[in-house]
Amino acid sequence: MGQERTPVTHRAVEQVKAMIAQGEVGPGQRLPTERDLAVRLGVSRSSMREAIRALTTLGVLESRHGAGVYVTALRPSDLLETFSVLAEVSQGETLLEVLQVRRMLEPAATALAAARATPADLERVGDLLGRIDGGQDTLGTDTVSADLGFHQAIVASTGNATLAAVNEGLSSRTFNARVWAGHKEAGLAAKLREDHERIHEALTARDPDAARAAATVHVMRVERWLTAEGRAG
Amino acid sequence: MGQERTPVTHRAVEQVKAMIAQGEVGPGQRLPTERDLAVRLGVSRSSMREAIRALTTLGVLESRHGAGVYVTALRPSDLLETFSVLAEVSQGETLLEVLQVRRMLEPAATALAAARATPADLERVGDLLGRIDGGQDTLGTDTVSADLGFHQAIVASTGNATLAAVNEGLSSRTFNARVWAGHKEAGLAAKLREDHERIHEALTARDPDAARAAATVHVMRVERWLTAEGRAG
DNA sequence: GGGTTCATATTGGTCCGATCACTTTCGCAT
DNA sequence: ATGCGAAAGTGATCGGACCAATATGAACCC
Repeated sequence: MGQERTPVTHRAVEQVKAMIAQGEVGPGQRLPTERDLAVRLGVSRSSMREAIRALTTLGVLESRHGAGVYVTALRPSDLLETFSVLAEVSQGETLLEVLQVRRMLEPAATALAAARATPADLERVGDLLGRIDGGQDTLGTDTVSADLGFHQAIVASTGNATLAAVNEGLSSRTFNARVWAGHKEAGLAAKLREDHERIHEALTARDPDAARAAATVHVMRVERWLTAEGRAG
Repeated sequence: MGQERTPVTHRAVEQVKAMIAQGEVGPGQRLPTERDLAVRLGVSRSSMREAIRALTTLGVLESRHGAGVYVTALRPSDLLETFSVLAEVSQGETLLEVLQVRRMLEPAATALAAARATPADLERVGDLLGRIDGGQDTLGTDTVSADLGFHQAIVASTGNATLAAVNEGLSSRTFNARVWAGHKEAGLAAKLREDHERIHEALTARDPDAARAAATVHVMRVERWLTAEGRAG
């Protein structure tokens, strides 16, 4: 009679989730031993480990060898860590879609940052801006890292951790590296610098509208480059 | 001497990822059996299973009991399935942050939908709109489902699957249920209906600006309600 | 010959017990 | 009291066994 047949591991996952939802264990706290949990939930240790592995992958739990299993802080950045897989794996069509989403988020986020950023935030953004063009001929990982950091610092300045985590998930290191390489070839690195400086100026001027416009131009430039590039993976 | 010590399971995960990245196995294709994979990667079957569990959780692999392990289609919806955990677990501050992100995405998405939606899309959106107010006193799961479906149908009309997946991840069924209950109490269900109708009208009129404005009003109404509510979990 | 049925092989799911590796704790000697 | 080393605690890995769901193919009936 229509009785559901749920895998043991899945049940274990749900029960651990329930333990957290009901406050039995809070963020940062330690769970019982794998062995104890297995007994308590009535499953084998192997299955319990797979359940823990799943929750670890989701960013809900964290295993420390020799120490124990802990609940993460459950911050957005913890839960959205898996998110980056999308940007990593995506190619062609999906990559364009990702950029389209960023074109919706970054302008709004940059505008918000212009209004909310603290002086410390602005200083950090300025530092990273300088580092992007620092070793301009080397094109080591420094340039790419600084570029990623620049945008992430801006989004972080909004004070919205969820927004920052989502945006970070949409930004792929490997993709950014390709863009920089491409711009280097096309000699458009200067254009990128202009974009960045314009964004930075808008932020320091605390001008949300200008910030929004500058961010839009920047994302669209990258988007256009990708379409022209042949959108290969 | 600084030699890295990476867990066996982690290595297995990376190697399977590499197999996919190098095109050895493509989307929808079947992988070797767990036992074969374990031998090939030089790990025990237990560890291999944990690696597969991790990739399954990420939405990269899919295990079919008795059949085998398959690579998913790797669509954005596959990879972002885990995303919903955020909206499920979030409370208080984070819930506000989530709504703030939606306030950036939905207006832009709705505007885009106004320009791109096919007649079939619009019909579907209209159907769901009718179903929201259908059983207006019952407030069963139907109303909540229709509400969620209404917004998802709109976002899906943009033709951007990534955008749809991200937005869906930011929409929590349980949260929506709370909002509806709350509005019922406050007698503001009528306001919600107004919002929805305004959005629908803008879409059928293919008016991006009106659509953007209507969506903004709607999200902000929910956001304001949450702030007034006391933001408890 | 075509279709159905059922035994069998294949394959993922679960369980058990043992051992290794890392961390923490505690007792002992200084 | 302090530092150090042994021991206990705990996750990580391994190997094998058996169960459950699916796929395969042979036998059978019409």
